[in-house]
Amino acid sequence: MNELYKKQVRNALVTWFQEEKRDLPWRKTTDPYKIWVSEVMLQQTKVDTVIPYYERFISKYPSLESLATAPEEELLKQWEGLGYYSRARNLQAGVKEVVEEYQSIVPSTRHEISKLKGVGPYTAGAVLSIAYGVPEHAVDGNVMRVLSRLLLIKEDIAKPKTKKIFEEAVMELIDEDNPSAFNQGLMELGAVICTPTKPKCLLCPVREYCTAFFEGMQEGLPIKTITKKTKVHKVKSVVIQANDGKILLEKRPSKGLLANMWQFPMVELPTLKHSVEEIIELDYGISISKREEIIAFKHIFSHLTWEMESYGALLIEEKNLAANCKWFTKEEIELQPMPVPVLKIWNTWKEKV
DNA sequence: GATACGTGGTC
DNA sequence: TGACCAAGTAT
Repeated sequence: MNELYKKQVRNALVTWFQEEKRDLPWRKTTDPYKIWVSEVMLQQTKVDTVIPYYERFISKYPSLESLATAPEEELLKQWEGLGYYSRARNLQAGVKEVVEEYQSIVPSTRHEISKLKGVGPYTAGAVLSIAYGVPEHAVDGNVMRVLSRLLLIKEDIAKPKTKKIFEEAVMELIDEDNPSAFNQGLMELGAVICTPTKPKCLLCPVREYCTAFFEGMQEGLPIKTITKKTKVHKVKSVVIQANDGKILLEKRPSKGLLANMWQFPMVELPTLKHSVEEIIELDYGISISKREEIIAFKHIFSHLTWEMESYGALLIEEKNLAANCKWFTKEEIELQPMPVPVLKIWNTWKEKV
């Protein structure tokens, strides 16, 4: 890349961003904490989905200290429906580190900020450039797509190794005077113009500098391999009500899928050797009545699928209740963080009662 | 380096 | 409908 080309590209990009950028809530602040929250929420998540979560989250936790001291269940409830729930726990862990070890000042070097929980190469660069104006790369999927086209980079972006090529390209191209607008401009371009399919090249501010456009290859880039199917898990879940009207909830393990979220007692059926009632008795230490179906549906996660059948049942006898289980009133259940498929069962059950 | 980790929207 | 996508990180 020669100097003139670099200068033209960054000027065109930054100017376009400043004039055309969308009006987003996290663009109204330079508070590193709020930028950080937005960047974590935006990981693998659409802008439109994030907006209401961000607004609610910042209202509830306007400062590092308020988030640092929040109860985990309340925090997860705030995050409910956003997905990738470890982001919430890691964010709080990172925030606690800043409060305790950095006197509540978010670090402003890549070396230090990268030590924080949940802050990877992208988030580090995003917070540094957007909140502090530090010229650091922030390479996400948008940036790789935009630059693969602009510079005709044909490496497979599914390979982790490839990201380095893009980080180096950004460091060459970046506007040292306005790294915030440059990095955001790259992402904004990817989001609204240089889209995965049918890019709007005729509206693109850097079209005249785009090698892929010149070659007519924009639809064929970036190169991305990998695509694996999700495994199907057949699961059955039971909404169990006791005589006093309370309902049984189970807290999921603190690691792995949907960690620390609550659900109705659930069994996976690799075989049909036992009935659901029998497995519930063995696993949860309670006997229940014959069940009525609530709803059956598929829930597709990123790497697996639940084929879910859910039932309502009544408690017959509590013998030796599993330690991770607890009875809740209907009102209390609303306060527990539950994943989307469990909410679906709960909402259907409520309608039917 | 490969895999786990959510959800909702689009074509 | 299934496949793919969206401002990635941890292990």
